[in-house]
Amino acid sequence: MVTLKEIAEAAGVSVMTVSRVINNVPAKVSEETRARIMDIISERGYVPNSFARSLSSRSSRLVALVANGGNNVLRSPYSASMVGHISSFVQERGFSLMLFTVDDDYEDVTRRLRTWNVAGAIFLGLFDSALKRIRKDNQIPLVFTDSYSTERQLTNVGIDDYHGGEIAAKHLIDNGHTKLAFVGRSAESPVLRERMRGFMDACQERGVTLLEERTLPDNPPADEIERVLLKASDPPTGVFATSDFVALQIISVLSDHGLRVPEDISVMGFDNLELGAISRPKLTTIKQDIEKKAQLAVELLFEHIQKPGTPAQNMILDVFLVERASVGRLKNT
Amino acid sequence: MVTLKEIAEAAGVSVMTVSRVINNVPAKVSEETRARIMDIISERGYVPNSFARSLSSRSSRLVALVANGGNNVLRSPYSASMVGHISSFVQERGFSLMLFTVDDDYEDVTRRLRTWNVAGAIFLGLFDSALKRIRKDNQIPLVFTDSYSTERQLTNVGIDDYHGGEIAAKHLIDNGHTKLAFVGRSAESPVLRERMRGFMDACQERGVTLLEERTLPDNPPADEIERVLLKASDPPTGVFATSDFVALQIISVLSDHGLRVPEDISVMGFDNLELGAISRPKLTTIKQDIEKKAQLAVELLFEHIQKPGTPAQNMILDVFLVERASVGRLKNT
DNA sequence: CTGAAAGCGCTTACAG
DNA sequence: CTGAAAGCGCTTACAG
Repeated sequence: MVTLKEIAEAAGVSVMTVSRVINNVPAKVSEETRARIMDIISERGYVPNSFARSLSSRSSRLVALVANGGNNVLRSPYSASMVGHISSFVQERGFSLMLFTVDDDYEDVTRRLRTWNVAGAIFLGLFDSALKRIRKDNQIPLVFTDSYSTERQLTNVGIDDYHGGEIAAKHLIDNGHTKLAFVGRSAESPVLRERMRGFMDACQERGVTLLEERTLPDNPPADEIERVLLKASDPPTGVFATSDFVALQIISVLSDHGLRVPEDISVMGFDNLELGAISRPKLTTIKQDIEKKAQLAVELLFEHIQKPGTPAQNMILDVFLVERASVGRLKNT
Repeated sequence: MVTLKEIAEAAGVSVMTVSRVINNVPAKVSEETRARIMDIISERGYVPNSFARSLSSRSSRLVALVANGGNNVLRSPYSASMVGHISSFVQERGFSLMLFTVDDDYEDVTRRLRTWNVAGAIFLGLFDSALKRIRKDNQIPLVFTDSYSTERQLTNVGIDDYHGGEIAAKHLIDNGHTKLAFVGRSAESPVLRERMRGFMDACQERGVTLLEERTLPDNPPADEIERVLLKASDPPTGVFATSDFVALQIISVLSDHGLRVPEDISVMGFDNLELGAISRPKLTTIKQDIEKKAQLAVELLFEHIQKPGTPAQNMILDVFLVERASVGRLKNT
C-alpha cells in the first residue's frame, strides 16, 4: 500500500507538504513542488487512506442513508428512486454513502452512525416514533423526509400530502363522483393520514361524505377490495389510492371481476411513477417530484454539515394533478 | 466521545483488556472482569471507532456495492430489488454497505474501493469491458453479477439467460405462434445477447425463423414499436421482451392502437417482477429468483473474505416459465 | 512556503 | 488472564 510517507520520501519533502497537496490547501505549496508531487502520486497510484484521515481529523466524508422498511424497502419504487438519486447527489459532492436498511429496529441506528462517525444522515421512511431519541443521541446533521414529527427545529423535506388528498377529491367530484372510496387508511403513517384528511375535508366542503365503510387500509387484501368496491350494496364509483402501485393493484382486482376502468369505476393514484404512464388505462394521479425531494434533502444536509448552526428548516414541496385516463366523467343519474 | 481508554480507566484495567472484551476474544478475560467492563461500556454508551479499528488492523468491516447505470440505476425494479436484498444480507453479517453508483466511469471505482479499504465488493450491472482492469487493480474479493466475461477464475452469480430465451421461444411456438418478434437486441449487453441467442436457437430447432426486421432494441421508442409490431405488412403474432418493464411498455403502445393482448398479439416478459402479476393482462414471463441471486452473491463474497484462497466460482441459477395471461393460443390459419 | 512533533483511537505482537 | 510498547496513516497546531 502506497502511503503519504512514501510519496514524501520519493519527492524529497516532508509528509506535511504532500498532505497539503492532496488536500489542495491553496497558496501553501510552491507550484513547482506541487507539480512534482502530483506526478509522483499519479505515477504510484497513491490513494489517501480515508480511515487515517478521518481518525486524525475527527470527521469523515461519509453520509448515511437510513431506510426503514426491512430487506425489501426498495420494493417500493418510490424508495428505490429516492435512494438512487440521493446516492448520486451525495457522490457529486465527493462524499460516500452508507446504506443502512432497518426494520423498525432503531436501536442499532445510533450505534452505526457513531461507529462510522458519519458527517450526517438522511432518513427515509417512517421514523416519527423514534425521531426524538435519534436526534438526542446523534448530535450531527440529520435530515428527515416525509416526517410529521412535531419536534421543533426539525430539518425535513416533505410534500403537501394534505393538498394531494384535496386535489384527488376535487378531481373525482368535479367528474361527477360522489360515492367515493379511499385506499390508504393507516393508524401509523402520518403521510397517509394527511392524504386522507385532505381528501375528507375536500369532500365535506363539496357536500360529499366519505363513508367509513368505503375506506380501505394501505395494501388491502384482494377479498377486502372485492367486499368494499364490488360486493357492497351501493358500491363507490370513484376510488383514490394513496400510491400508484396500490392503485394498479386495485385496477387489477377490479378487472379480474369484469369491471372496466374508467367506464364502470374511476381510480386515482399518488406519486406519478413511470408505471402509471404505461399501465392500462393510463393512471390519473397526484404527482410528487421525487428527484427534487432527494436533491433538497442532500442540499439541506450539506448546508448543515458545512455550516453548523444553520437554522433547521422544513421544506414542503407542492403536488400536482396529472390527468390521464383512469378517471371518467359520471353521467347524471 | 467515549473512548477505549476512558473505559479502561473507569474499570481499572488496561486498554488491551477492554479491547479483548469488545472483540469477544474468548477465554482471554476473566468472567468477572468482562462483566464489569460490559457494564461500564453500556452505561457510558461506548461505541468503538471503526476508523481506528480499521486503521490499526488494516482491514474493515465494509462491503461496497458498485452499481452501474447512473443516478437512476434504481429505476430498474430489478436493480432496486438486488440492492435492497444485498444490503440486508450484508448487514446480517455485521458489515456495513457502501453504495457506489457509477455511470460507466470506472476510473473512480478503484480509487473509492481503495480509499475506504473495503473488504470486498459486489458489482451490479454491466462491467465486462472494464472487468479485467478492475480485477487487476483491486486485489480484494470481488463478486460480479450477470457477467459474461471470459476471464478465468471469475466469481460471478448469474442466471441461465440463454435458457430463458429458449423457454420463451418454445412457449410462443407451442401456442401456435411462428411470426415472432424479439425486443432487447443489444450490441453491448451479453445478458440480452444470450437471451436472444437462446430465443433464436429454439426457434430454429422448431423450424421457425426470427426475421431480422422483427427485432427491436432494448427500450425501443414508441414509433419503432409501431413500425415493427403494427404497421408491418405481415406483423408478428408473438413478442418476447427481455424485461417485464419493457413488455408492459409494449403492451401499452399496442393497446393505444386498439390491439388486444393476447387476443390480437401475445407478449412475454422476463424477470417476474411483482408488476407483471398486477398488470392487465397478467404477464406471462420468465422468472428469475432475485433474492436468491442477491443471497448467493453475498455468501460468495463472505466466503472469499473469510477464507482467502477460496476457489473462484461462477454460479448460474435456472430460470422458469411463469404462465399467466398475456400469451394466447393461435388458431390454425 | 516548509517541516518536526504530537496525537487521533484503536490493534498487533510480545512478554509475563 | 493481563499489560506496556509500538504503530496503523494521516492531520492539527505550531514554529520558522
